[in-house]
Amino acid sequence: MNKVPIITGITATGKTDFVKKLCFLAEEKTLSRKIEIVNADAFQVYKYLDIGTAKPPKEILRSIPHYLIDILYPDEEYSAGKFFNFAEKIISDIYNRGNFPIVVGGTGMYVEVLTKGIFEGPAKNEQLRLTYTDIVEQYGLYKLYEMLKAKDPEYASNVSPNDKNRIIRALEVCELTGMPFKQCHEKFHREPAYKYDVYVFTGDRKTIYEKINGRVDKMFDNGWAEEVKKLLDMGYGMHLGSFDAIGYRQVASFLNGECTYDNAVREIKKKTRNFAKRQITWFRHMKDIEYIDAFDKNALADLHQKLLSRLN
RNA sequence: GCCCAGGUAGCUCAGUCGGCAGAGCAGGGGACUGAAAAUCCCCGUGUCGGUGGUUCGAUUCCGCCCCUGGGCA
Repeated sequence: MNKVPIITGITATGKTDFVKKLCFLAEEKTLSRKIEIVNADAFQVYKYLDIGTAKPPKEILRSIPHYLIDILYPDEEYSAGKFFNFAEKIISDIYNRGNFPIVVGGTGMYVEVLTKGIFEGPAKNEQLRLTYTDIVEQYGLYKLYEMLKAKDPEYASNVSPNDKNRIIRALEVCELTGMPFKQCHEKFHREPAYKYDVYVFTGDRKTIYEKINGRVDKMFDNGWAEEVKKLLDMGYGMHLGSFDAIGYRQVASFLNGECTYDNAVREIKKKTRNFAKRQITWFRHMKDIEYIDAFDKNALADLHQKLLSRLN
């Protein structure tokens, strides 16, 4: 079976532009299969979070089929699991239509899950998490960590006592299944339905950082602050998961007068750089990927041709 | 030209009553399976401006020089 291409990589390396150009090239050629895009970005799924998530422009979204973009309101929740299930279904539909799916997005974990399969155990459990939150507030995080240690000493020894998110998830799974976390993963592992060619866009660190800094400035020029103001006016705010997207909280605190514009901008650039660094680390441990030098025009052109050749 | 205050990590600075220097920020490395743009772990050698002197030993004290602020002329 043909492999599904995934265009992923470090933030601000031009993945979206690459795909845009690819679609443009494809249109000129009247090929038998059409490209359809599956988004693998954790925050472009949200409506109204456009500028700050570097979503493709509206014209592009209109002219090329895109999935998993603008599918949720900012107070709704998304997850790796939802992504996995949605994405496989969408890819299957695209194939059934005789078209060509391309997965695009920089959320490393989603790419990993899509290509390697997912843990099909219990999903997030709101009830349990509320009790955990209470415990943390009353006794402190260490109490939760102690609980995890009792139920799953092995996993506990591999997670930091400060790593709240992981402690909660592991504890939740242990509690719901009565099994240690890792064992549970083996037992409930679901293999991916497709095979993938993973192209990781990257480049010289300095250049990436410059692109990031420049892009943040551009986002503000394009009205990011107004975008966030609208969100706040609609009643969406800081506490939401969607506001984990870099910059939204910073812009909101600037709008609330809690920090200066300059500080907000500086902080956002820094957070984005730090994020890029984490992405680099993430992709380093992945096997069977192909790195693409995002600042090498020839490399991009080659990949364009390679993908176009598969559309016949 | 004179007076004052400084010149220490990429940046802002602390400090050493003379014993091979340390914070914050920036940065680097790593972990990662239903919150992941999240969450978390680890990492600080730099001619202490230059040069002479005092000293067992100077980044620290003294002299001279250079540079940067600010003030007076």
